[in-house]
Formats: sequence, C-alpha cells, structure tokens
Amino acid sequence: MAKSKQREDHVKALYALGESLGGPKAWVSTNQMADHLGVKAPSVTSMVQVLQELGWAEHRPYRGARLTVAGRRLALNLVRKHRLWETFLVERLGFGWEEVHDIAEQLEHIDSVKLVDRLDEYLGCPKVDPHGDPIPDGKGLFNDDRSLRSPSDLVAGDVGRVAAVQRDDAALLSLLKSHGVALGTEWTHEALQGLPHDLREQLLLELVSTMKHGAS
Amino acid sequence: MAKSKQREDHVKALYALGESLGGPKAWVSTNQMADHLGVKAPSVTSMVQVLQELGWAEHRPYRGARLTVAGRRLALNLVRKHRLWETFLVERLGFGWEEVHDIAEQLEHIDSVKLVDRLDEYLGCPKVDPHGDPIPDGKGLFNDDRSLRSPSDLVAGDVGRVAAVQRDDAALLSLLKSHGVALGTEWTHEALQGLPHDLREQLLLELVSTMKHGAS
DNA sequence: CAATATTTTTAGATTTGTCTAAATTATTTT
DNA sequence: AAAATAATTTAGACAAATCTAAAAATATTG
Repeated sequence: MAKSKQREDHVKALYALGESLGGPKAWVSTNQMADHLGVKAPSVTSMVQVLQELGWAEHRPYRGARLTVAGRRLALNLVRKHRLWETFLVERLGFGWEEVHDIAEQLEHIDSVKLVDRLDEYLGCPKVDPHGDPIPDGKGLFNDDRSLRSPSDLVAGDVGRVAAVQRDDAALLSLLKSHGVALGTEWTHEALQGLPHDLREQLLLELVSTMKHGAS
Repeated sequence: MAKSKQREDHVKALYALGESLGGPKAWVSTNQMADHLGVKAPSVTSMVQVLQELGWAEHRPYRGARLTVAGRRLALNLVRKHRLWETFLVERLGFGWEEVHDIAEQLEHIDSVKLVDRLDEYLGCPKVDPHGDPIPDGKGLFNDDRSLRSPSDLVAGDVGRVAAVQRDDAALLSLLKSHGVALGTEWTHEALQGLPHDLREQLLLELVSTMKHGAS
C-alpha cells in the first residue's frame, strides 16, 4: 500500500483535474498538478513517477499523467471521506459550509475503513455533502441523479435552486455567503444577473420552475 | 510553531513517561522514549534536540529530557484531543473501547482549535474518556476529583468499581474484556484474585463498599 | 579505584518529498 | 520548416526523520 498524505494529495489532484478535463482517459499535465497543489513542477514529476511504481497512475513523459483503476478507487475513497467529514462538521458540529474545507482536508487522510463506514452510517448515509456535491458510496460509485444546470442555461422567467458550488475554497464560499447565496436558496434568472460574473459561474442550479414549454 | 506528527509523538511520550516517573521535573532517558515510541535511541536524541530548539523540551546530555511549560501545554492538548476523539468513537460511533486507540492516535494530530472545542461541546464536555481517564480542559487542566485505588489496596469484603485502566493498548483491553472486565463493572476483593496478576494490576478501582470501619 | 559493562551521543548513510537550475522535448510563429 | 518560445524532465542540493556503527560518558563491580 504505502500511503502518505502527499501521495494521496497528488492522487486527488490527478483525479480532480482529470474529471474537469474530460474523464478518466484525459492526460493531466504535471504543470496543472503543480499549480493545483502549490508545489513546483519537478516535484510533481517525481511524485507521479512514484505513483506509477505504486500502480496508482500512468505517466507518459512530456504528455502527462492519469490514474489507473486502483488510483481512481483511492481517489474516490478520499473524496468520500472528505465529503463525509464535511457533512459531519456542518450538520453535527455546527460549522459554516465555508469553513470546513481545510479541516476536512486533514481528516480525509485518517486511515480506517471501519471509521468511514461508521461515520457514514451515523450521518444517515447522506447522498450529498454541505456544498451539494455527491458522496461516493463505499465501492466508489456516485448516486448522482440530479440534473444540474449552469446559471447561463437559465432564461428569463426561470427559477433555480442552488444545488452545488464548483470550487470548494473558503474565500469563494465566504464571498458567495456575503451575496446571500447558500445551498437551497432559490434565484430567478434576473436575480442571478445581479451577481458578479465569476461568482455566478461557480454555481450549479436545479431548475425549480420555468415559463418555457416543451422539452426540458 | 512548526508542529509535525513525529514531534508531537515525542512530546507525548516525554509527557507520559515523565508522569509515570514522578511528575514534570523528572528526567526521562532517551532509551525509555525510544522503547516507548518504537524507534532507536539515536533518533530520539536528535528529535529531543529539535524539541529543545522549539522550546518544548530541555535536554541534558547523558541525563535525559523533560518538557518545558510550553511543551507540557502541547502534550496536555494532545491528551485532550486523544481522549475526546476516543469518547466520540465509543459513544457516538459505537466502537468498542478496546478498538479506538489506534484511530484516536491519528485523530489527535488534526490541527484546529475550533474543531476540538466544538467536539468537546458536542460530547457534553465529558470529564473522563471511555477508559476512565480524565480529559484535560481547554487550558490543560484536569478535573480529576476521583480517588482511585490499586486492586492490591482492597481487603477482604471490599467491593470496587472499575474506573480506569492504566495502559491503553488493544491487546490488553481485549484480554480484560475476555475476563469480563469492563468500565463500571463491580468486583469483590475475592473475585479480583481470580484474575491473572498482570491483568489485575492494570486496573484502577473506586471503592463501592467496605466492611472496614474508621478512616477511608 | 581501576576495569568492565551499560547507556547515550556523535558520525555518517538512507528515504521521502521538496527545491533551483539546466537540459530536453513539444509547440508556436514567422 | 526553421527559429523562437513554452512546457517538462533530469540533475543535483536540501531538510526532516530515521537507521547502523563507532565513540564518549556514566555506572557498576571486583
């Protein structure tokens, strides 16, 4: 096995960037990972070579890296732990959704299958975390049957409920909060235009009502 | 500050051994620490020198080491976190008291004052953990007003309630469990003699009733 | 109290994860 | 398509935490 905080962080970065780049087959550049992790590119190169030896990633020199099936399983387990702990912090300990990320970042590295399973059960096997993001189950599968839309998909007359936020960092979440944006709040197309563009684009909405007729 | 898991582990060992050797002024040998931590003596020497530079310990070559006031504060905070997490695992997640030590050993290094305070509050500010050991408060003070006795202090006719166990490791605790020993169970002097000597000596009891008259 | 035995430290090597600077490969531009 | 530019890797250094083997200090014993 030979896990470590750093190795797990690199696996998670590889997963997150791979997803945003078009799925498990996408190659992620070492520079992107370096930016994402706040380290320099050569550090990523050497770590990615370690991940390859551990069987968690594949590395094509000068092309990039991507996760193997085992690496993906590990990544999804980290996501699961992160989101379960965030849920615990918000729902049980009364934290605000904007202040839990850094703590969950530490808690996700705690190594105990039994702990995660018990925590999941204790929280009632939640399907989404406090940011609206889906929580993978014990086998690393999402149960994401929501149909989310970008704010730019809404037209005049539509109302959308905030279901998730794309990026999970304290600054952004505080800013959203200060504009009255929280999970579950409902917004008309018009009201959304009142938000700054970069903020608005971070939201994912569930359509509550529309004036449009025909196919949804 | 510059905390790390290893530095914190050495501070905790220094605290634990110092206590069992007669309080904060006692010098702890590097060999004792090495045994306790499962590393070699030279590793401890170099780490103790680091702790000295950080202001957490004092090192007298060839004599031993002991904590400074700051080091002691850090140690007590680690004990606090360890015992709060153990309480959480047993009382909320349904773990057995013998299986929580290793997980709490990881959780105690999570760094967030707010998290610890919220957890404490969530658990109802418990005074003792599932092994019966007192939990220091946020300022590092024990509220230990129990008067505990060693099994050998009991005489014929006395009944004692198991209030704590001296050592916290899974093997011992499982063994105790298999002999029917759990926190809160009551034992007569005679019944205690039925336990193996080394097991019996790990217990701390609260006197429930006695046939003796006069001073307690 | 001198010789021996034990404990502890120093010296130097190793592993993990990071860095900077230089070399290499890929991409873009003209 | 050659030259310039950008991205990535290699090479080599460094810090943290560990180890083994050897040296130094302390304790024990005859």
